[in-house]
Parts: sequence; structure tokens; C-alpha cells
Amino acid sequence: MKEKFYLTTAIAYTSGKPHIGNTYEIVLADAIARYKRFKGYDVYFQTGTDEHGQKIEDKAKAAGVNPQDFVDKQASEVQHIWDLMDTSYDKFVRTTDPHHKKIVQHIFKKMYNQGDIYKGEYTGLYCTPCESFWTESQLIDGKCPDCGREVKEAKEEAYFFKLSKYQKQLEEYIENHPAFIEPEARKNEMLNNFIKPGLQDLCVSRTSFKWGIPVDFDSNHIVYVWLDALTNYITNIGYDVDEVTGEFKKLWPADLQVIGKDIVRFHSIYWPCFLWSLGLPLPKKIFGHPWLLMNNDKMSKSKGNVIYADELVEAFGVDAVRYYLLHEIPFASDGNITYDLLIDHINGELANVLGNLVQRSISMGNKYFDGVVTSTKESRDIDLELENKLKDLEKLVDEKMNALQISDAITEIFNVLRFTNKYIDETTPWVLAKDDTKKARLQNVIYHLLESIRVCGLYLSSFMPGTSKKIMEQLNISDDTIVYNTKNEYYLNAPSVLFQRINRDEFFKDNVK
RNA sequence: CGCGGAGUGGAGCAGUCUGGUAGCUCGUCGGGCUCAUAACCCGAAGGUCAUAGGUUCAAAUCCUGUCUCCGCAACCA
Repeated sequence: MKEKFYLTTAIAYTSGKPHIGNTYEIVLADAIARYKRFKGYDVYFQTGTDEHGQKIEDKAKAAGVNPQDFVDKQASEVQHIWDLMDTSYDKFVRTTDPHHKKIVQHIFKKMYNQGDIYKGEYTGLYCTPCESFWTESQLIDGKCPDCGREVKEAKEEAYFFKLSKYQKQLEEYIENHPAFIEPEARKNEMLNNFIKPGLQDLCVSRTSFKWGIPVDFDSNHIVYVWLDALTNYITNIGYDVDEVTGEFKKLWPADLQVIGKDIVRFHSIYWPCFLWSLGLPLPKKIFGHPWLLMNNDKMSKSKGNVIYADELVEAFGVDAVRYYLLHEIPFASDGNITYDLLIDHINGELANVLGNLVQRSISMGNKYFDGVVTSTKESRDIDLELENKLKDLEKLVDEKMNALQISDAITEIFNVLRFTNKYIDETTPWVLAKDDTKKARLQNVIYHLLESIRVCGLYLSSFMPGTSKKIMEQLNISDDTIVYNTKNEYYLNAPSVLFQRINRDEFFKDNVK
């Protein structure tokens, strides 16, 4: 039986169109999901949208539509971008789904009944005209950041979750499970900044707005959005407080939850405590990925430096964008994107190293052997060197992927592609072609090239699925056996360009960036 | 002294845990080749590894101080 692998992304907040930085997360998770499927796992990959909260209520009001219509539109836009990025999620969840809402209410009530949620008073700084509570740090010159008026201390009835009860357990768990939160720096940040100094009970209800899931036994209160959002990971796979379905039994605990580094806190503190309150095991790993910066600056609308996935896909194609995101963002530190860098990497790696190699190899197969190339089973030193690199690739890629070092995994594949270009120069097939007595040697060289392209192309399928498919089409094969020399004979199709080189000057002339 | 990162040839990074001739990609310069997308291959130049001190036969790597940059900082998704 196949081993299951349950993978989630955070659900995207539907307050606006996701930019390329937000889009990174789904592409990253998709590469992992595809790789795990490739390795034979029974993968379940869930993503979706987080659709409640005051911010959305406000945005909808500003747009003059009701909140449900607003989030319907936003959710479909998110899904459209996820599809545009060729991501292979199995389920797209929405927190406004009636089933999810019902179970969140059950969860809230269960926590209340067992005493993990209690009713108390929230004290804060309140701006009466804006009807909003603010924290000390949010105030501007001690005044309301929205309207600039005085704030005063006020109290409001609210429900609290007993985070304090789980503090010790959480601290011990994180210290005893060093791989639970990655990267390590994020783990240390959580432990030192939040957990060790002491967890305050968390206010888990709001009365200041209506757009959310009501507490069913006290309808003035709306369930705090994070309790609503985090539970999506279990409500959509068959969890309920009294009974769970087989899917839930099979899938939970999640194997990997991919989130942005900005929300590690919610996933590594609140989420484990909520799960313990429900008597459930914790996910095996929380990975807080870094961000993508635009020209080394945080992307934000106010700075006007936001890039969207659809613009990039239109300009460069989906796999070029996927490649850039997956290869240029390191494991633990922020990546950077500019149009210049994108063009550098598309030309230097995708067009020159990969595309050109496929083109020249397929061309020679067609030119010298009319597209029919058979293995001659001969292996000289240089051939063996290439064969060994192809065999070693499996282990190298697997190590990097298991460590979530996606960029390094891709680098390993490109190292082999670079070596294959070198192999061509070393074997000089165009010289062999001029001598009829060297026909067998020539065929063997071309065969090695095709095998290299095939194997590398298969490994690339997790990162650039469309390109991988195009390579297989040119090789005219459909099987996906990775082992060297399983394919004895090729009947090639005509070559076609995988990635067109981009002329920088023309690009910037046509696109003012 | 809040917490966590980072500072390595023109650019982007690896190496630091487990001290021992400083590595990769891009760029520049020179050469080669012609199967291929002005591509590919080879070679060269270029670094006192932020800084001051310490430990050691030996430090980018261990220890201490200093400077600079970035992220996080509690109910905000």
C-alpha cells in the first residue's frame, strides 16, 4: 500500500489579489507534492482561501457589495492564479463553506464545554468613532491610526482560549522535536520571543463586526478568524468533534504544512494548542518559508512595487516563473526578484543550458540517424562518467527534497545538464559523423545524450511539469521509468524550442518596467 | 544590553557545526568548436573571507569586543 502524504498551504486571505510573493507558497508546495507523487506517495494536497474577518467586511462595504459576493470573486481569482501556475492541489477549500462553518461551531463549543474556552473581559484601547480596539504599538502619536482621535481604555465581553494551560507542554514539545518547526531560526524565534516569556490566554471571539462564524450558543460573538482559519486543515478532511471519517483517520496528522514566515507564530503556538484541546496529534512539520522581495524591498501596494503572477506568466511562460521562484528563493533567507534577474536566469539556465541541450541533442538524433537511435551498450570512460552522474542524481535530489532544499535539488539537475553539454564537446559527435566507420560510436554518444535528457527531464517534472512533458514529447516517450538504459530505442520527434532567449533591450523597450 | 538572521573576488551565493592549500553560478578578458537558441566547451584575471583582539603549529571556520544591514516584537490573518 502506498504511504500517504498530507500537505497543506496556508489558506490565502481574500482581501486582495495575491501577488507573486504570495503565489510562491502554492508553487513551492506544488513542487513538493509533485515530487512526493513521483516517489510513489499517495499525496493529498490542500489549499484554499480564508474569507472571514473585519478587513473583508470593510473591503466589501467599500466596494459596495455584500461580503459573500466579495469573497466569491476573490476566491475565484485566487484559484485562477493557482491554476495559471499549473499547481496540482487536490482540494481548494473555503472558510465560508457551510460544512466548515458548522464544524468550527462544534469545535468552539467543545472547547468551551471542556473549559479550554471561557468567557471573560477584553480590555484595550478603544476608538469610539471607529469602533475599533488598538494595541499600544499600533497607535500613532498615542492616537487612533485610522482617524487620529483620542482612544480610551475600554472593556468588552469576550471568550478566551486557555493558551496558558498548554504553555509548558508546547515548550517541551518544540524542544524535544527539533524538526517540528523549520527553519531552525524560526523555531528559536518562537521559543525565545513568545513561548518562554509566557503565553497569555488568547481572545477568540469578536463582537465588533459580523462577517464571520457566529458562536452558536452566544450569537453576539463571532469566532476569532485564526480559530476559524487554522481548523480548515481538519474540517475539510472529515473531522468532527464526535465522529471522524476514514479520510481523516488516514490523513491526519498532516505530514507537512507550508506557510509564510509571517504566520509561523499562529501555526506553531495557537495551532498546536487548539489541536491538543481537541485531543489530536500535531502535524509532523511546519515549514515557514521565506519571502520574495521585489528589488530587495518588501512588496506592497503602497510602495507600488507589486508584481503579479499573471503578468509574469504572460511575459515569460508559467514554467519560467515556476523555475525562478523555486530556484531563486533559498531555504531560509528571502529571495529577490526583478525583471533583469528573471531574464538572466531564463537565458542563462533555461534557454542556454537546458533548452539548447535538448535542441542540439534531438537535432543530432534526427540528422544522423533519422530519429531512430538504439543503445549499443558500449560504455567508455566518459560515457560511464555521465551514466554515474545520472544514477547519483536520484540520491542527490532526494536528499535535497527531503530537507526541503528545493533550490539545491534543481541545482543538482542542472549540474548534470551542464555536464551533458560538456560531454558533447568531449565526444565531438560532428567529427564522428564524418567517418562511416565510427557510426556505432556516434550512435552510442547520441543515445547517452537522449538518456541524459530523459532522466533529467523526468526529475524536472516536479518543478516544470509542462517543460518536462515537452521534453518527453520530443523524445516521443510516455513512460516515466527513471532507471538508466531502460529505454533501448528512441523514435524521435522533431525538435522544438523549449525556452526562447529573451532580448533584454527589446523586452524593456516593449515593456516599461 | 528584547529575540533571531546576515556581512566571503564586479553581482548573487556555498563553505563556518566536525579548524588544515577559498568553491559555485553570472559578468569581464583570451582561446576552441560548429551538432545547437550569438549557443556550447576550455583557460585567465579578480578575494588580507565587515572590523579589532584572543586561542592554536594552523582560523572564513573556535572565543571576546565593535560596526553595518535585515526580519520579528502578542491578539493585526
